[in-house]
Amino acid sequence: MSSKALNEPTFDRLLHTAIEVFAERGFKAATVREICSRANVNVASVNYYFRSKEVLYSKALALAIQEANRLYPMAAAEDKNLPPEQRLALFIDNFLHKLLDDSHLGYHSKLITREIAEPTKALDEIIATAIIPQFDLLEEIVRQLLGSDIDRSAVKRCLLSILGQCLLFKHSRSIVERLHPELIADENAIKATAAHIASFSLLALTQYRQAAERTSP
Amino acid sequence: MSSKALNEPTFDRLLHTAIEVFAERGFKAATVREICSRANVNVASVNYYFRSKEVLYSKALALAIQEANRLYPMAAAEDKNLPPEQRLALFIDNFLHKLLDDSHLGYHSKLITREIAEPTKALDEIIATAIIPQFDLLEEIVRQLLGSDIDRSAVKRCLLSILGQCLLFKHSRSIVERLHPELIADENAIKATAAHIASFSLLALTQYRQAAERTSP
DNA sequence: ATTCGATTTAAACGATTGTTTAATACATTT
DNA sequence: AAATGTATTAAACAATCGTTTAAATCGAAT
Repeated sequence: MSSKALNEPTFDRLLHTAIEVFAERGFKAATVREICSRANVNVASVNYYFRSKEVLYSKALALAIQEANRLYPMAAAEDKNLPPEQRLALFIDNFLHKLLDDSHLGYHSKLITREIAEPTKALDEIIATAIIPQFDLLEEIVRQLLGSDIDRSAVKRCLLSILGQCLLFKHSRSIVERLHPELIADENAIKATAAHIASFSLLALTQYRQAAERTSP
Repeated sequence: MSSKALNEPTFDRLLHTAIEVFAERGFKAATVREICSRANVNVASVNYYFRSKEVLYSKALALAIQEANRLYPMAAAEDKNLPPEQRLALFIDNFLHKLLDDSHLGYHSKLITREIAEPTKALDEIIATAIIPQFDLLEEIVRQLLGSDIDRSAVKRCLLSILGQCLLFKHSRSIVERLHPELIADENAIKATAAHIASFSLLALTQYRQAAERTSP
């Protein structure tokens, strides 16, 4: 995954390559020289088009968010006509693919989750543009599954329980790949893993609801 | 959290400070000069006691694992006389505290989870010394809850579902702190969060078992 | 006291970092 | 064809990195 084609303008090659390198190495460890070398561009170009390495990082991060939302829209899970059980499964499947897909989007979500794990000044934009919309959608689905008389903090906790199951495969991917590589080996494996998370969560949520309704009917 | 007392030997001050700085900045971004400055030690000491920055890192990582296991033993959850439901709750509570405790152990588990997220050559030691024992203990508990006639891959998936719910609070702590800070605000909040994860997981596991026994009684 | 090994120190090493410079090449307009 | 503004280049910049050196300092044994 080195050296970009030259048919793309310098400015764009720089941005796309920056997403890759920053995602692989992190802000500090990534070097302007490696980015430029991979992009087949002179070192001075970074400071010509962007003012500094830092500006390049924030622009690359913004582009990564934008492309991630464009390439993996949550369309299916947003359909309010579907039963909430199915919407939950669709959301999880889509989210997990977004996290694990190496071929198209690997670098984008890698850069985003890296920024979350090690926030820079650019974190606020990630939260507003990439996190909150997903939170809101999942919250709507979970609220339907839990019923309307559940207090908000319980909904929030269940949200995080679901998201945590997905995010583990991103943040602890190195562990999963060594101890249970078959869970994310290929497309079908990812689908099966997503299906497990959906059914695991659904079992908990429906029981959660029944337990709550038993205490205050 | 700067400048160490001088009553401790140079060698130890270097190691403990290295855990802090490597945890905060990562291997590449951390500088031996900052480590030495905080430890009140000459720059050359790193190469005198350890041969290089890289060796210092691996030694610091090993010490972090050792101290994490010593300060937060899993003793309670290991008691096989307790009912598995209680052991599960104890395990999760202990694990979550280990991840979120800033006062004593913050740097230790931060360094460990950082190594997982961005593996260096030292990852193998982490897996063998810190991960596998926890996996094995949790697996034993989950297996009891699921019954003996569940296939192994299902057990593994449930393991990861539980661990993922806990690890989210470490890897996406920046998000949780901005969107739902009340969930990890203090000791009691962490206990409540751990209790939620335990009950959420237990609901899923018991239903999981019943569903499996229904299909193959 | 003197010797001797272990420790600490200030200074410098070469390599690499982000950034800047000033000259060159290119494309478009006059 | 000359002029003009943009884009690209090689080279150098100062700062910082990990590491090394060689001298200074310390502590205990002789």
